[in-house]
Amino acid sequence: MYKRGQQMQAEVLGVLRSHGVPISAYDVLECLREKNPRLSPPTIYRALAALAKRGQAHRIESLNAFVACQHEGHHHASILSICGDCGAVEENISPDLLTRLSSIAGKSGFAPARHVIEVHGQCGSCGSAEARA
Amino acid sequence: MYKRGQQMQAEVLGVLRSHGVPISAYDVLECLREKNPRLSPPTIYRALAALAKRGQAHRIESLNAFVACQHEGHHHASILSICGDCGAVEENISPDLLTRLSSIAGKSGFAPARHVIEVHGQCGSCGSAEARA
DNA sequence: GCAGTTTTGTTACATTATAACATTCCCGCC
DNA sequence: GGCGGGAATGTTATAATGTAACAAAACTGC
Repeated sequence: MYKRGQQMQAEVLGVLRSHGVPISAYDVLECLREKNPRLSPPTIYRALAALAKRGQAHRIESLNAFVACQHEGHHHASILSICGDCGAVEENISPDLLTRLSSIAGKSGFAPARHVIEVHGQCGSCGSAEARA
Repeated sequence: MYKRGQQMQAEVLGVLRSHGVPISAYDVLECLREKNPRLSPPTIYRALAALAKRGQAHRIESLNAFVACQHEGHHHASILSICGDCGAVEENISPDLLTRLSSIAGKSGFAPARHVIEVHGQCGSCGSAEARA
């Protein structure tokens, strides 16, 4: 059995980090079941929720998948650029853009609390690989 | 039976419009089943995909729900502000913000193709309602 | 140790989404 | 008219994602 505290979260974060690209909660589950076959979805979702809350992982809403945070420690929403070819995710931070976004959303009295900014496209590597072909 | 062409899409769009707030594909399905009990999920998902492609409806990724477009005819990605209290969605367009977002995402050669911008928070009405209470 | 709290386990199920193939309809053409 | 090709829809089945609700176990502070 696992130890308590944030042990499970650490395990889950480890899986996310070892993959690099976004993976589903069920992929995480499958990985950890190799060590502990009795794990079930709620455990994974709880760990993922805790990690996301602490900013150590991000949920990618448009993929229903999760990825380890690349900029540990920041407390701003990230801009996630997702390559449709290789799946790689790049994380950018722009307080300026967030401010603008909040002000646009807030024009009619809306009070922003959480920002979801995801950009789908093709990453540099895949783009140049394609150009060479 | 339904007529062909874009009849089904029109039906689905009608349901979205009559609700105003985002609803799930299965909510749409349930509504249309009142008239045609034999409808099934793929039909609805296909209509929703077509509507989204033509910009007449938006998929809200962070809710797994759909809403009619408020700015028919624009061809820019929208900024969707979603009230967590009443569910209302407000749609804003900012080519300027999109440009900035693309340039941030594109810094390392990433080529943006689709933008997902969703802001969760509290709308003006719900905010002032709460203030009065 | 013991009570209270939090984390995790467990069971069961709800919700969201799609694959794969059959059928029906439209449209243009002969 | 009828026929053939393509597109939309129907149909069946299942996959994938997510959560409610309660039980059990482990830590915390006393």
